[in-house]
Amino acid sequence: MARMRKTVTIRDVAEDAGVSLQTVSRVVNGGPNVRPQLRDTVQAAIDRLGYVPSLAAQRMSGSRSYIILAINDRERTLADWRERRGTDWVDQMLLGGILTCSKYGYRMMVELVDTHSDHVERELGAAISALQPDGVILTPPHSENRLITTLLAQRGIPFARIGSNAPGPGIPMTMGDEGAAFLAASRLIELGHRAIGMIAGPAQYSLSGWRIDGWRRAMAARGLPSDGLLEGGDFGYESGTRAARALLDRNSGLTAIIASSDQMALAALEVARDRGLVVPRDLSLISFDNTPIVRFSQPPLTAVDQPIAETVSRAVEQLIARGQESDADQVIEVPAGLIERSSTAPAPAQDTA
Amino acid sequence: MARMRKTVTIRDVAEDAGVSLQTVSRVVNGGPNVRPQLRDTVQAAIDRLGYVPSLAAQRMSGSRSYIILAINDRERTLADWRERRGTDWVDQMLLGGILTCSKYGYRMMVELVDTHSDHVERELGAAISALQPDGVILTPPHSENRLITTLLAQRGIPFARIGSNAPGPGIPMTMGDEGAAFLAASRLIELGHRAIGMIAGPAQYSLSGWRIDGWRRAMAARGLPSDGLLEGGDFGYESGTRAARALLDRNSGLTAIIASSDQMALAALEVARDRGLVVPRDLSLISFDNTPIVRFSQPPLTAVDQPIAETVSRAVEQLIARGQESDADQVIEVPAGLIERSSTAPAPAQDTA
DNA sequence: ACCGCAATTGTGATCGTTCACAACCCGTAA
DNA sequence: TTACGGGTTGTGAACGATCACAATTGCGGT
Repeated sequence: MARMRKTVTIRDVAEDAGVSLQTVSRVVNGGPNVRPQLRDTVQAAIDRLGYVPSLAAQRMSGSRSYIILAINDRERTLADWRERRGTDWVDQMLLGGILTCSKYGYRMMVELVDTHSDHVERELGAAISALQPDGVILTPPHSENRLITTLLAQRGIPFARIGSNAPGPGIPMTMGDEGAAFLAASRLIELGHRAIGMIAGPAQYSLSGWRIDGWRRAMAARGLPSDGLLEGGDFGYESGTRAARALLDRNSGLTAIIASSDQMALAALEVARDRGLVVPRDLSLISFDNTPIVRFSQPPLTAVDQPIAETVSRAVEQLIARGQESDADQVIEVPAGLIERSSTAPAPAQDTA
Repeated sequence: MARMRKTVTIRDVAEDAGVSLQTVSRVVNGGPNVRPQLRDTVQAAIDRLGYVPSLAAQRMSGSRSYIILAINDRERTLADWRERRGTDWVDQMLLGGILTCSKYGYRMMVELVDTHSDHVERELGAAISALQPDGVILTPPHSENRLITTLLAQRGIPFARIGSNAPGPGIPMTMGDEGAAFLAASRLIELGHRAIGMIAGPAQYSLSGWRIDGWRRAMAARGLPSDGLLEGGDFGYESGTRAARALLDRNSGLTAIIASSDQMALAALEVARDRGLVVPRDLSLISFDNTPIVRFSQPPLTAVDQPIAETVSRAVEQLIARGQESDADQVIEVPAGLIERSSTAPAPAQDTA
């Protein structure tokens, strides 16, 4: 039955409208120097036949591929996914990217790349060769991977580095992690907390350091010490459990914790519950990321909202705008906000001092 | 600085290996009739130069595009996303699809399509014309949209209908919703529950009906009535609140609720809490979907685990396997499982009978 | 009436790959 | 020796669009 209707090509439109291929091409691409009347005629033919240019053909002839490639870390993504944590980044990147791409006639493709160095070059190289994207968006921890940035720079592909403010090729973009951590800590201090623990992310992520910096700065600004109040984690739940325990064991007076991921914050919540601490009465909690899971915990968590979608969206626009120029090393910052829910409250009355 | 290294093409490989383009092509595609020794020579050249065929060029000449297109509902996806509910389907689809695609040298692309009928044909048509995918995966509620299935059938593009078992073109696939609902209800009955409420999904989703059917069948099997125990929702949180209230208002003896989405189940949990009901002591709760959010609620919810990733993965394999043949109307079922957590418990002792 | 220039439209080459088919090689059977 | 045939390799056309450039048109100024 299925008549297998042949694809409509630019040639069909040209014949239908009685003009040359080039003219149709100009109309499609909004090129200059086409008589308005003729433009209308051609456009009518396009609409009538339902012509849409073939991405593949466009890529073959022109310079652009109309594809933006978003790179995520495979290991972390898959681990999160298999264990049914939220895949924080992926869906937000994807949706933020898709919307903005489609606004400009582009398409977004997601690639998962292995962290291990030998694979990186091969996998990313293969993806780039196959897709020949017009731009690439790097997310942590790949944003500062020299192999990757060098590879992209060599091939002359514009790219954005999300979560990196280092100099070098590519557009650096951040979500104001230092400021957000400062904000979170300041808010807790404002609520009367003095001993505020920090569960940091892994060191390979620059943003882990920035968040520590922001927290330290807020503490120092009020003359509060931060010794013994820092614990490391890997963003995952288990590491959050360990870190929260260590923090509570070591600091009897601890009344608040900032966690560098939602998972770790939820783990801290669980640890608190186990120890008979009521959140937020006995312990205040602020997490980073603000993925959907923190809305439905008991209590819902106050969280630093990472504007991932917005950042990716901005990245896409930057990449589309700059053809090849990768000059302006201006860091683009899309600041995070603090969403107050019910895991933060005034510090409990102190016994002394 | 950036030397703008030119892309490696099949011609470069051919010259390097001293053979014709066609021979390289055969080696790349594992074609037959190439002397093993020559094959090795060519392969060595490919590896040395880091050649990867251009997707665009492959599409231009050959018949395949190596692209699988996954269609999601735009409105629901975006609404969920903007309101920071989890985007249930998208990330699981994407990841399940990406992995399987990459196993076969394919790539997956996600497209958000408007529900409203006039747009559907245009948007999907445009995406198909531009991408010319080798296969399309339809998710509810598009799976049974006549305009869409007809369009795809006309163009001769193989496609899978997830969440649809209707006859017609395309490969029907389900996640055993009827059986899963039956299982969930049976489990509750086994725990001693007699009045088990059902919060269903919107009628435009076939799976809403199947879940009702399964629940009804389980009730009927034990001679339990299901009148007045059914409420409709739209999968969203607010609708869950309304439905749960209605259910509890109407049935004083209600001891369990099955909700057709995680969001609605969490809403029911909240309603129960408001009314002083302790879950699971006073009210047992089972949700559908098993997205990450239900692991961190208090208590964590027992949930029907929708194997979305697995289903999409199967779909991809089917689509890649069948070139054009869309014969076998055999429904492919990837059954859902029940993940028991802490929102289910034996029914409270009844006052009478 | 003529020239020049800009705006408009058309032409042929080109991108990187696969397809269909032709050409070649070599061993075996007549 | 010749012819056949299967396995192997090469050749030219084709896919659908854009690019660079050539051809045409129209209009104002002299």
